[in-house]
Amino acid sequence: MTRFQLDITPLDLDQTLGCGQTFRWRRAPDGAWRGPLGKNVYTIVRSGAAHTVESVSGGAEAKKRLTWYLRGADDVRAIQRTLGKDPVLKAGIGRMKGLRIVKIDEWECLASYILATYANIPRITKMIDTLCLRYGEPIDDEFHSFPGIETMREVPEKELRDCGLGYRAKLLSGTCRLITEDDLRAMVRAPSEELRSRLISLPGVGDKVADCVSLFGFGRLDSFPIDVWIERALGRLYGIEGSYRTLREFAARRFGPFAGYAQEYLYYNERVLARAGACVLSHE
DNA sequence: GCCCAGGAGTGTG
DNA sequence: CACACTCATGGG
Repeated sequence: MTRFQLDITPLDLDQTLGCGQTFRWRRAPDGAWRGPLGKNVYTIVRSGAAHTVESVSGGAEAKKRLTWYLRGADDVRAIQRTLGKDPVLKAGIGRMKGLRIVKIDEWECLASYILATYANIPRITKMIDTLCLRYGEPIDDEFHSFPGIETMREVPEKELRDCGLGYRAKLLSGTCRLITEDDLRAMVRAPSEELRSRLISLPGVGDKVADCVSLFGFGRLDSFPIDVWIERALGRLYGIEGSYRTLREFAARRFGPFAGYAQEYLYYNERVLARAGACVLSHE
């Protein structure tokens, strides 16, 4: 057992871990968050502005790993000042100040977002849980690790279908046969356009999944994934509609190198706050 | 039962 | 380039 303090500000765990970027963290009734990273499980408890973390192992590396995951080096305040020049975002950014983009493992992110096509978040969570339970290694009594690409490659497509993946079984199966850990390592260094075209060449990866994986898996903060919620938000707040390319180019012009953060603010507003009747973004 | 989901792939105009 | 259709299924 390792225990340490997390020094990352601003940070709101509900906004960061519960907004649909990542599917493996669980919120306890008391507000503590538990989740697996690699072959370790972390429990994060907030007390005032501080965060106390317990991990089942890892020593000094554990803190580095979690800080990397939460992108502790991002100057989120500066990003918010920049994006706040946009009057539409400015109004609501104050209620999403602790939302951070996370840095998910490349393979876990790729596989997760292939599964995320045309499914809602509870179902995505369930599919991933099932895969981890059946093919990952147990870490503690609650979590199994995310199964590696070589492990998944050996699983028959039909068996994946029995995990409740539906037509996604074929896509995930195809992707893990077309790519290796070495490929992914090389893609970490690739320019964004090359990364995007490599991702999009994989089965189950189109525009939207490629942008999600670039953003959350490869840390490209200028990526701007457009799903039905973002499409709605862009229409409602900016009066713009059109093809994926049209919307993506609009976002690049409007939000620049931190479009990914803008996307998360729009998404959180549209999905979480709107459902709670607390929409904060509006046009002018 | 109905609706929809952090869409992709394929074919057609 | 745009649109139309299919894919397979469970959560709300």
